[in-house]
Amino acid sequence: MPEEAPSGLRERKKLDTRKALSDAALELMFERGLDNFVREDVAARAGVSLRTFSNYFASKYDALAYRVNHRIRRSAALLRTRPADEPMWTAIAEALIEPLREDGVPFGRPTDEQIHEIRKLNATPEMQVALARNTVDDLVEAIAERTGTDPEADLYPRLVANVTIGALNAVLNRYVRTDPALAMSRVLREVFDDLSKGLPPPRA
Amino acid sequence: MPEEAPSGLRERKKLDTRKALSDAALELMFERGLDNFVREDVAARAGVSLRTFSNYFASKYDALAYRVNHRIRRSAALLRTRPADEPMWTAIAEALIEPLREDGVPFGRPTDEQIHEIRKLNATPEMQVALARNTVDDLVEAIAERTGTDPEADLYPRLVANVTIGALNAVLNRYVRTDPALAMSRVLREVFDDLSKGLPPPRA
DNA sequence: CCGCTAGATTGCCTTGAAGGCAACTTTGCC
DNA sequence: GGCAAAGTTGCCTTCAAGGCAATCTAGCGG
Repeated sequence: MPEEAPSGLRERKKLDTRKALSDAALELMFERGLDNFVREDVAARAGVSLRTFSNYFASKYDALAYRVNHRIRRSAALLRTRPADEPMWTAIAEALIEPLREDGVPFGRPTDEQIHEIRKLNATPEMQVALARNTVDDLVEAIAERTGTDPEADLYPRLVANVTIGALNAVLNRYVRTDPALAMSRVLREVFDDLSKGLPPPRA
Repeated sequence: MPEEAPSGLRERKKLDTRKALSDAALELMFERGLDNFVREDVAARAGVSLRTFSNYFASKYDALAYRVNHRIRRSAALLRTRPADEPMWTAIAEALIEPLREDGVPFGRPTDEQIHEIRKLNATPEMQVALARNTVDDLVEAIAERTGTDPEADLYPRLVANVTIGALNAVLNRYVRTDPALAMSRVLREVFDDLSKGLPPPRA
């Protein structure tokens, strides 16, 4: 995790390149559509070679997922700082919300075309995997620490982490499927509150 | 979904071919290891051309995931047949367990080499893509039907489906990480029972 | 029973992804 | 200023994805 605390110029430049590649990928997606650009285009826009793109990201989808994944990693870190007496699901919800707020999500109102591309993106299995990669394990660690369980031996922390990611995906999915009118933080708080109650079926 | 009810000989042959390809892929994985065979090998073993393999599966991992995905589809169908007064999480747990039982999972005790290959398989992003494909939506539909919610407008069914898949993944993950001594059905019942209680942290 | 046609299989081909290797360049430190 | 380590790049091979057109076959109507 040399991700945080960029010590020297070397580290900072790597971070810059990674971010530039990720941003370039996002831009290209909105400009041309998800299927109308290749990794080489992304590399060109970020001013590096295709081979260097490969050194940073395993796929186009990894580049597109970078921001979201980075937020989840920060959420895992934040989870460790939540008060110990706070209910677990509340702590998780707040830890997920804070990085969204920091990044200013949602960035104003996206255009219809942007929403359309985001939907397409979220619908691809490749993206869903890219979103889970390298993030679940961080969450597992943080949850294990908080709950005093063993991430290797116990099922519990991995279960909670997977459920958390599943819930987050559902919320993000809904955000792009329906009109993103509701504040995401509010929806997240409701969802994790329901989760703590066992997700009872509505009315019934 | 012409998957079920193979009417004519044509349909049945398609099903047979699909299953033969999937079985061939599994065999080759255990014989040679995940990285030591290509789609052409699978096609050859199943007695069809590579191009035909592509007509059935988008990737090697799709072929490997076929059985698991098929079970989840059957679980979605079973969920619709569970008694309406059964608690939702119980219904979901039982709907997940039944296809496992039908398929005789676990198939006796896997060898250490087999466990090793399964772990490698489950760790690959490509496999996770294949597992995510075409399964969540079936569950969303079934859950929406059962709970009287709208899969498009309501967050609820997608949330429950994603949480369900997350929990299932955690259990499968644990199954291959630790010694698969515990009966999976029992673990699943416990997990979904805990889920109905909001997954309280242990002791604490 | 026979031929007809939709659907299945196949080969060929183009594009793109993944990643090993070695040459070259830059950073950070002595 | 120079040196070692790390980053960047080009080149290459292998594999995946899937369009297209030719061929074959199951299952139907005559």
